[in-house]
Amino acid sequence: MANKSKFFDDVFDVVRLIPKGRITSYGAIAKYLGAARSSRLVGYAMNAAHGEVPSVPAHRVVNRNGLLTGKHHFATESMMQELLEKEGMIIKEDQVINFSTYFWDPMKELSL
DNA sequence: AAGGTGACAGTTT
DNA sequence: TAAACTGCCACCT
Repeated sequence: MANKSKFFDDVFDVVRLIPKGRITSYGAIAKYLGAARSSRLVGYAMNAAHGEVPSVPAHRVVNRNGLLTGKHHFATESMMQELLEKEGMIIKEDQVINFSTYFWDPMKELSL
């Protein structure tokens, strides 16, 4: 429908730009959008990412601690972890190992 | 129209 | 050091 929701649409766009095998944080996306203080809105946007097309790789978005906070929102809790492992990273206790290594900063990559 | 919500983040105790 | 609280701002009912 004609729901603009610039914020959501913008968030989806950035998330879809995340390269495979990389992950980013809600705050990084929010900051890239100029709403560093709206990190929660990014997570909220992901809430509407379900069923969106093209598919939104929400599994590539984790919190600042590299913790799979939103795994519970997927079809299955283990889906997010499996998807990330499929991308070549390792998850332990719902936390991404070497999170800093896989971290993808839109501000740096897209603004480069 | 107003209030409440939330997949975060930063600061303080 | 770790744990807990507040602030935040757009979306939803």
